[in-house]
Amino acid sequence: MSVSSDDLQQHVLGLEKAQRMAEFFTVLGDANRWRILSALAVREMRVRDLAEVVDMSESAVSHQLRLLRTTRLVRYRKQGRNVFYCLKDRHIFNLYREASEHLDEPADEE
Amino acid sequence: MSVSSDDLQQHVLGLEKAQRMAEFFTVLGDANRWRILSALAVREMRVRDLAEVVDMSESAVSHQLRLLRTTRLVRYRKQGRNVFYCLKDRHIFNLYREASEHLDEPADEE
DNA sequence: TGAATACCTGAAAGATTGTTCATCTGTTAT
DNA sequence: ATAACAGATGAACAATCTTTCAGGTATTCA
Repeated sequence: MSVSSDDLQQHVLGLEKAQRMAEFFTVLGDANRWRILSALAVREMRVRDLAEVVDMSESAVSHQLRLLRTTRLVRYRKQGRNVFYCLKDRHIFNLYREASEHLDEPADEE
Repeated sequence: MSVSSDDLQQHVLGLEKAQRMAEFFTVLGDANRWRILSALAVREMRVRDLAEVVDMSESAVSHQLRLLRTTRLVRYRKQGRNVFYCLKDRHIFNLYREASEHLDEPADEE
């Protein structure tokens, strides 16, 4: 535990990077955000349409969209007094797929 | 918004599945858990070694490991009074890679 | 200009989460 | 048997997150 311990410390995620990873995954750690993202995976939508589809208040949706915007998971374009949102990032699909596979795996796997 | 709306509802993640997705990603939404996972990615380790490497109390590490166990992200084997933990699931690597790529992307992409 | 619409935002309340502390179980060594 | 050690666990407190509520801005329409 002297030489190999030094090696280890180099591989352990630094506090800063670990923090950025955590912040990103925290955004994906909410059921309503996933419902919003899955709706936007179908097509771009306005805030009020999203609110109806996922059964949330417009305000709550707007708050969540702000978070998804700052995390660069969604993009938006203004058209008159409407704001259309859509997925920004292809990575979401991959993350979704990986998580699904993990969750669908039997309790004992390797 | 009559026919296409029906289609939409079928694609939006149901509450139950969205909840399971969220719970899984919530586990990955903590910096200390990522540090633990990254340490275990190097080699299997005991609780007290982990505690030292990631600079947390043994108790805190143990609590986190329980969560990682129930989420089937880590596995353990007992040997005497030691308990060795290691990563259980290859999916973590893919999730890590996807997240890293996303985070490393320039602010304006796509 | 005034009313209606679409969306955003700050503050606060309620829920959730992570760590600490004290304690407990099980194993090894003397 | 007793002490020391490795780890697990419950309760509680602090910090964080999510929604609601009450307004606020910007755009459209009459």
